[in-house]
Amino acid sequence: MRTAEELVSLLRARGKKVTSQRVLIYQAVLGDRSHPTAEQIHSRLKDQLPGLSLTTVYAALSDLVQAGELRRFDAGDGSIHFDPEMRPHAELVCVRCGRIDDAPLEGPQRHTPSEVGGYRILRRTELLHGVCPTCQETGAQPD
Amino acid sequence: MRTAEELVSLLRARGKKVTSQRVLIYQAVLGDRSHPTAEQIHSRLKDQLPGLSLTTVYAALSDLVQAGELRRFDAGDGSIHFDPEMRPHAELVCVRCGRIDDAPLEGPQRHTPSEVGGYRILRRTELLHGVCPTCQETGAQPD
DNA sequence: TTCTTTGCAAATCGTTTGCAGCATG
DNA sequence: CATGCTGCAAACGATTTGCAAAGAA
Repeated sequence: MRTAEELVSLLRARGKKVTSQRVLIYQAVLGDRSHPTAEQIHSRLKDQLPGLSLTTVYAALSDLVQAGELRRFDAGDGSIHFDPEMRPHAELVCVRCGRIDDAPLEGPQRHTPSEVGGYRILRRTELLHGVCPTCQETGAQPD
Repeated sequence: MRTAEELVSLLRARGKKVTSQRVLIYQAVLGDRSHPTAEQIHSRLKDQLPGLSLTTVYAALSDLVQAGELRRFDAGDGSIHFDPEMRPHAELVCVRCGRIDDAPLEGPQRHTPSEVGGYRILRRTELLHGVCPTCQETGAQPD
């Protein structure tokens, strides 16, 4: 995760104002590997910033996405998650409990081609839906 | 695409009732490679079935998804699209015009591993966001 | 006749927007 | 002091749900 100093530089570099809300939101999401939603970030910060609005969380996260510091993706069911890991990788999504893990790409998959089918490729998202280790043990029943 | 007879068998096999709405919806989506949304299917059928409700389209498409005859995915911006191609492949999404094409997977990518990071893998979705050939020519400006 | 499907309207749910007041630079 | 940020409330848009009427088996 990033240091508080880097976060502040990040803000200044983009001509943004440094507010306590942003610093806390940025720290929260850049240090979180659990692929939180905006809602989760928000409720996690409620203690430190009781008046924090969801609107503000969305704004701050969008800033990071635009700055290329954060990845935003749909888990497949419409829920939007954020991931500070910017290197190419796949997301493992548990269809039972909703848990999400990162998975490294192997071999040739590591490189995202710059051109496919005439398209100039900008980014790549790979989702693997399945059952996580915990849910397999728990023996949760299929849909 | 499938024949009308196959569609009817599909319905009967699942204990469903054969209605004109379903047959038309099934034909429409199973023969469409343009990755339509429910809305698009609906408006496309308005001529043949003036009273057709969006609700019914959603229901019929969900049936097909559950039956494993149709793939449902989020283009990355929250819009839900349907694709009758069930073999593993990537989706090319144009960030300018929204056009979507299928892209074959190459080499080792063709096989979806059955286990990754302890997860038992059920399905895989690969999205490639970029600029389609047409939009590159048109010289549409970046965001 | 029985049970499912249809279609309307209303309800959801996560996200975005409009705007007035406040804080940062 | 000028601009951008915050937070409230309202707006949104795609999908889902409740329910009564219509249709298939």
